[in-house]
Amino acid sequence: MPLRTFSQPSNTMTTSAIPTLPPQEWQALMELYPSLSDSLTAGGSTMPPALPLMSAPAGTVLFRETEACQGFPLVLEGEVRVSRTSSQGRELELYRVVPGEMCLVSSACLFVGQAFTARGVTTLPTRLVLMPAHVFRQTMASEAFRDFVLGLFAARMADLTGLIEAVAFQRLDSRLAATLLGHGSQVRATHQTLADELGTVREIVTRLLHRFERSGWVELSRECITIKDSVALRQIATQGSRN
Amino acid sequence: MPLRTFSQPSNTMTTSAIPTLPPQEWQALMELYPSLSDSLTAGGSTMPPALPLMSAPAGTVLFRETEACQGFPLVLEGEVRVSRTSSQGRELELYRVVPGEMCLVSSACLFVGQAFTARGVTTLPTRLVLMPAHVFRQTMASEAFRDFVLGLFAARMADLTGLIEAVAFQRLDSRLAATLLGHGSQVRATHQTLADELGTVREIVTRLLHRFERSGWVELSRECITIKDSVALRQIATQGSRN
DNA sequence: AGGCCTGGGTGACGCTGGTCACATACAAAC
DNA sequence: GTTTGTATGTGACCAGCGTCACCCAGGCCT
Repeated sequence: MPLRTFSQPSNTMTTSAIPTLPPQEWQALMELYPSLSDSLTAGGSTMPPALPLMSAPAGTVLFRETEACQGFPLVLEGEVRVSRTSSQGRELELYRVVPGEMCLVSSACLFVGQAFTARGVTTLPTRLVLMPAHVFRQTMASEAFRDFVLGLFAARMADLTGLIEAVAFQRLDSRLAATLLGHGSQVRATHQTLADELGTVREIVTRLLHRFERSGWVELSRECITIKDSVALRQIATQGSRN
Repeated sequence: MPLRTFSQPSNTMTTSAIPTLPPQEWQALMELYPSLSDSLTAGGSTMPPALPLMSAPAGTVLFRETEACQGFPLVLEGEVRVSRTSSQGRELELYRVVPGEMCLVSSACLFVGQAFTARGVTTLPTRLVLMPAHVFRQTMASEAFRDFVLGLFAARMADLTGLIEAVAFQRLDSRLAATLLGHGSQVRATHQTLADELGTVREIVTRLLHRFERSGWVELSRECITIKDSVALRQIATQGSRN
């Protein structure tokens, strides 16, 4: 197995001395998660519960394959990348969790009990609330929050089945084109990073990107891909199937 | 695109004259879905609501890519196969819904509103209750039912991410071995059926099965695969990754 | 008997993508 | 400057698997 190097040192999450969400942050939480506003207090408790707040720099491993997780993560700020790694060390991104969403994969493991086989890594400096299981269960008494959670679940299922279709039936050039388009007109990423998103290896990404460059669709420089012809890219992103 | 023929004629579901669940069936429903027993009546309504009951022979298309679905399907009897089809006509099975489960993919589309891009086909004569959206929302007021639904969601997410890993990283012989093991010691299926489960084509299944036969792991006859060495099969099912 | 349909068998061929083994460019560190 | 490390470029090679074009066997119908 080839040694893989990361630009960010992947420190394991430190769980010591967890602070709780300070009162002045509640406002921000409620704006991001409006469905919480009438539910945290509606459960019959007069005081809202203390919520553990966690801050992590980019590159922190929030959870990995073997560990069961401690609570339902609500992302306040930053981004969490959820991915799965093959036995041979290749990686594939499942989805990303942005502020206003919950990480349902880790939530899922709380319900079925078993440890969930995915890893979550922050891609940006991230702050998140780790809602304890009993608070979550209490909060689910609110209809607004239920709709929110089930809507998230539904959206995730759609994401995942879309990914399944892509991996099973789309060619890599299509998928690469699609990911490039999802990152703005200037993509700042190494080829290895893109390979890890797609579940392939660096050489293939390099090869395809050069094909794109020779076609005049992108321009390449170190850690930067400039999109020149998004129409052409979108074309092969949508039409291109495996033969 | 090659013409595909099915052993079962795929009639579209008939929605005319839907009967409701008769009282003597409530017992069966409650046994299959124990979380419903205290929830359907707990919503404040003295009488349980009328639930549409649907019976369909094997091979019935319950929902397809374009249609939004009408309710939350609770399977009483039979089996529903949920799959996705590529633009080129190849098919891939996502999962199956058996009695005691709900079809969450179609549920999902009720929450996000958008039509869900999967198709559901019965593999056996099937009876199911189509719970209307408003009844579902009311039933979710029960904590037991919430736990049930969220547990199902979690299990499905685990299934789907497992499938993603398999499609992305496992070789076809591994995946074929795994599906054979999941079907009992006598697998009654055509090669085309297996191909549709795996997202590949018939010729490949035939090829791999013959390799298995030459290795002495299975014995082949028309529409029947007899497993002779499940240990060896399990071996390559687990260990075998794409190189 | 002959025809037809379904399921299965098979070889030739080619494309895609993964592996290996390098070479090079750029940048920070020393 | 030299060293070191990371990002990238590239060609040879090959395995997996999808495609095509057949073939054959068995069952059922007429």
